[in-house]
Amino acid sequence: MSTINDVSRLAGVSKATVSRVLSGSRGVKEASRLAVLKAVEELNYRPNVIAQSLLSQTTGCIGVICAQDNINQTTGYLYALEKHLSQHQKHLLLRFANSRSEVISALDELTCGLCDDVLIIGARFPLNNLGYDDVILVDCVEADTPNSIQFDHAFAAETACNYLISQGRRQIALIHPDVSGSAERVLLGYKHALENNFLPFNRNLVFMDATSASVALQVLLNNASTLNFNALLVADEQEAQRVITQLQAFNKSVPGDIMVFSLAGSVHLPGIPTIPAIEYSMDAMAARIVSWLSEKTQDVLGACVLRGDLIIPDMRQR
Amino acid sequence: MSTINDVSRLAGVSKATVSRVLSGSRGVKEASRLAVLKAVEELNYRPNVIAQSLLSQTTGCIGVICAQDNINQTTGYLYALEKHLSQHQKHLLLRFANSRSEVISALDELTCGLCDDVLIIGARFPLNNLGYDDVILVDCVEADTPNSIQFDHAFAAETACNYLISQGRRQIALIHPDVSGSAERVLLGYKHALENNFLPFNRNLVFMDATSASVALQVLLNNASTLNFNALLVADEQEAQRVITQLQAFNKSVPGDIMVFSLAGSVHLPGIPTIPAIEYSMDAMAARIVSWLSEKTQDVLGACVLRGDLIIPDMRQR
DNA sequence: CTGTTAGCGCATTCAA
DNA sequence: TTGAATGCGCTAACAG
Repeated sequence: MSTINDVSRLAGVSKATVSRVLSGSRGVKEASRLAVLKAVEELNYRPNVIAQSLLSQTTGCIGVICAQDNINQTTGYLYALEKHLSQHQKHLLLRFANSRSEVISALDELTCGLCDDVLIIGARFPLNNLGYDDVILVDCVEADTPNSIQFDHAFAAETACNYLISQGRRQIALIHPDVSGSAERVLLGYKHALENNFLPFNRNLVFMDATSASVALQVLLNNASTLNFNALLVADEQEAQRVITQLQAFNKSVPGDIMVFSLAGSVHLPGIPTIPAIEYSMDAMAARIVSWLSEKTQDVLGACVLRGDLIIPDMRQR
Repeated sequence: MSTINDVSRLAGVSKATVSRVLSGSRGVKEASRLAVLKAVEELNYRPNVIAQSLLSQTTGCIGVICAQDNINQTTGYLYALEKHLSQHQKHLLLRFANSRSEVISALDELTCGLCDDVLIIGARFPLNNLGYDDVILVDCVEADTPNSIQFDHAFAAETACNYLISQGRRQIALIHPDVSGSAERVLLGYKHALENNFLPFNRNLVFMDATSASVALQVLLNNASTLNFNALLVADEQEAQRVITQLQAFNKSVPGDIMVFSLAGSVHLPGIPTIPAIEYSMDAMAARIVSWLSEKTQDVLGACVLRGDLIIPDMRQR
C-alpha cells in the first residue's frame, strides 16, 4: 500500500499539500491539486485510517456485544444497526457474550482505543458496576447505566390485553418467566388493561416464576375446565412457537380455542403462521442509537423507553 | 485515558522499559518491573491498540461482508466466526451488502488499513474482478478468487437422494432455481444417486429454471396423478417451509404423502417440525477460515470444499 | 539492564 | 499558496 509520501513525491508537492487536497482542499493551487489527484489515481492511494485514528483519537468503530440468549433475534438488531452505522461512516465490531464475565472481557478488548463506543444488547444477567460508564445498554436488565434503551413492557402488555379483549378473549392467561426483571412491568400493564375493561384479575391465570413455561402451560391445561382461558400472553416469539406446539398436542386449536400473543418481536419465517405480537422497530432503535452516538453532547441518552407496535396476523395468509 | 508516558513518569523509568515490561518482559530489573506494574495498576493503563496497529501494520480486524439474501442464515455464520476469531484475538467487523456495488463500497471502506482480511459470505451475484484478490469468498457463486470455501452441492444432492430412496421414496422431485450457479452440481449428484439405485431419470420431476419455486410446485401438483412424486428436494430451509405450507394447502401431508428435504442448512426454531436436511457445520467452516487467517502462508486456501452432514428429524419430536 | 532516538502514516500548526 | 516541523502512542534498534 502506498503512503502519503509516495504521493507527495510523485506529485512533486509536500505531504501537507496532499493532505490538504484530500481533506479540506481549500487554498490549494489548481495545478498542484490536479497533480496530487493524478498521483493518487496512479498509485491507487488511500489514506491509512489507522494513522488518522491515532491522530484523531477516534476510530469510527462501535463495539456491539450481543448477549441475547435467543441468537435468532440478534439478526434484526444487527441488520438495522449496521445499516444506520454505515450511513454515518461508522463500523460495527461484533462480539457475542453469554455471561457477565464474557461481557467484561469483551469490553476489555474493545475499549483499548479500538472502539469509540460500545453497546450491549439483550443481556439477561446483571450488568452493574462494569467499570465502564459510557456503555450503552439496549434491552438489558438491571441497567444502572445512564445510557440505556429499554422497551416499554407495561405498555406492551396493556396493548396486548386490550387487543385480545377486543377480539372477545376475556380470559387471558399470562406466562412470563421473571428472568428479564421486566415481569412486574408486564404484570402492571396486564392488570391495568383488565381494570380498564372491568374484568376481574385471576391470580391462577398468571405464571411469572422462573419455572419453565412448559410446566406453566401444563398447569393451565390441567385446570382448563375451570379456568376457561381463551388467550395466552407469552414473552416472545420463540416461547410462542413452543406453546403453540404444546397446545396443538392437546388438541387445542390456535387461534380458534386459544389465541397466543407474543409480547416481543417475531421471526417472520415464511410458511409459519403469523401470530399477533408486539413488535419493536429495530429501525427506530438503531436510528436513536446512531443519532445519539453522532451528537455525543454531554447530556446522556437517559432512560430512553421504546414502545412497540401491535402486529396482527394478515387474515389473507391464514 | 492514560498513555505510556504517564506510566513511565509515575514509575520513574523510560517508555521503553514500560513497553518491555508489558510485552516480552525479559531483561528487566525486578524493582523497575514492579514499579511499572504498580503504575499501570494505579493509572489503569492499557496500551492503545491503534498506536500498536500503526506500528505493526495489522489491526487484528477481519471484515465480514454478509451478502446472504436469507438474513436469518447469517446468524449461524456470524456466531461461529466470532467465536473462533475472538479465540485468536481477532475482531469481527460486520457489514451487510445486497449487491455487487454494495460489496465494493464495503470493501473500499474496510481495506484502508482497518481490516487485515475480508470475507464475503453467501453472495448470490457475480463477484469477479473485484480488484481485491486477497478476499476470502465463503459460499459465494462465480468465485474466481483463489481463496474460497464452497459447499459440495453434488455430494449433498446425492446424499439426500440416497436417504430418500432408503426411506422408500423413489419418485423424487427437485426444485432448485439456478440462481446459485450450483444447480448443475446439484443435478449431477441427483442423477448420480438415481443411477446408483437403478432408477430412471424423469425430466418432468426437475425444475431448475429461474422461475419461482411456487410455480414449479404448482406444475408438479397439477400433474401429480401421472408423476406420483413422493419426495421433494429443495434448495434451503426457507424454501422448504414455503413448499410445506403450499403442499398442506393442497391436502398433501408432510412427510406422509411427500417428504420434503432441504439441501442447505436449517433454522431450528422450537415448535417447528424438523425436516430432513443437509447441514453444513458452521463451526468447521469457521475453524478452517480462522486457521487459514492465522497461518497466512503464501499458499492459498485453494478451492476448499466443505461437505454437509445428513440431519434426519428426531422421531420422538413428531 | 536501561534510556535515547527514530519512525509507523497522517493532519495540523507555523513560517515563509 | 506552500513546505518543514511537530506529535498522536507505541515499539524496536541502538547505545550506554
